[in-house]
Amino acid sequence: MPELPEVETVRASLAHALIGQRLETIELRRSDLRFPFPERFVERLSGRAVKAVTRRAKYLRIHLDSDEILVVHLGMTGRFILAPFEAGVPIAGRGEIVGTYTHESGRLPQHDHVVLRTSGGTVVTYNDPRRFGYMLLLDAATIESHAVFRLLGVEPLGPGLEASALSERAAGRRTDLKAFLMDQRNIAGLGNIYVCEALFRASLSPKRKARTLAGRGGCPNDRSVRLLVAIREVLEEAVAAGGSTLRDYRKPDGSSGAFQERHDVYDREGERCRRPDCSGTIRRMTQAGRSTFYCPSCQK
DNA sequence: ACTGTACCCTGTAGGC
DNA sequence: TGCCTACAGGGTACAG
Repeated sequence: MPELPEVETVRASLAHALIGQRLETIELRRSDLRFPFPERFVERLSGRAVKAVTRRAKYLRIHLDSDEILVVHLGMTGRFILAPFEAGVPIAGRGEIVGTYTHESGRLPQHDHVVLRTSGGTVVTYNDPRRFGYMLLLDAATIESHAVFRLLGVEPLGPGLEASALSERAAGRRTDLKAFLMDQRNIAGLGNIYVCEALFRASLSPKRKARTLAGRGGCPNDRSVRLLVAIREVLEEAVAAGGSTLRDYRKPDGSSGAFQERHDVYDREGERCRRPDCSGTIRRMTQAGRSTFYCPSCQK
């Protein structure tokens, strides 16, 4: 679910709630998500202060005063929920008393896998029905060489995204442009929604071969420049709107993102193309096992 | 090297 | 109402 704009929105909320606070209690409700939780997870988090909350690609990084970094990937349905702490009411049948975050039924809320309380009085809950998310605890000094970060491509909203970098990586590649952009080693942080939207804005077909982004000798061409501008614009607008809420995604305060209102193609199969000079209809097809939405008449 | 498929897991929507 | 299928913002392990 969450792509760069959604993860960035979560990051900002967590930063506000966590920076300068200590993690006072941690309740772990199961031993694994997609992968097992790190060894001695609760012990290594307990009492730690949060120095910073950053993002790389779709990964959240919570920097602790122990010089370890809690890395969280939200997978498809992972989300954080922030709620004020009200003392004295247990939320679980076992473990520690952390707050009043209870379900109306009186049972544990479904899929709340990690619940922690900060010294600032906030209860932070990680909820993830499909459990495709995961958490790691890594040494700050060596984090960039860890397997999940080492091969990641350029950050699209940072200074590293230039048409030349895109074109060089695309040169000679026979893979579909859609798949090329979904590959986190080429550009980090795009997912199904924003790849579809960026290709539409750049008027490029998702079926086009990636190598057509490169001119002679792997140089940028007008297509790669157009695409780069489109990627930046769509991500910046989506971040400003708090991301896209289609099904599961929520901002940590429980509210929805707004960018889904501005999707030109994603989830608009059968509807009219929004380009004023185009009379096409948005189509859906499958590429690499995922839905691609596009306008066949103006994306070439 | 590169590409496509299956799979991890749960929930929901739509057809019958 | 239920039962069945298809599908979902991600990533990885395979087979070819």
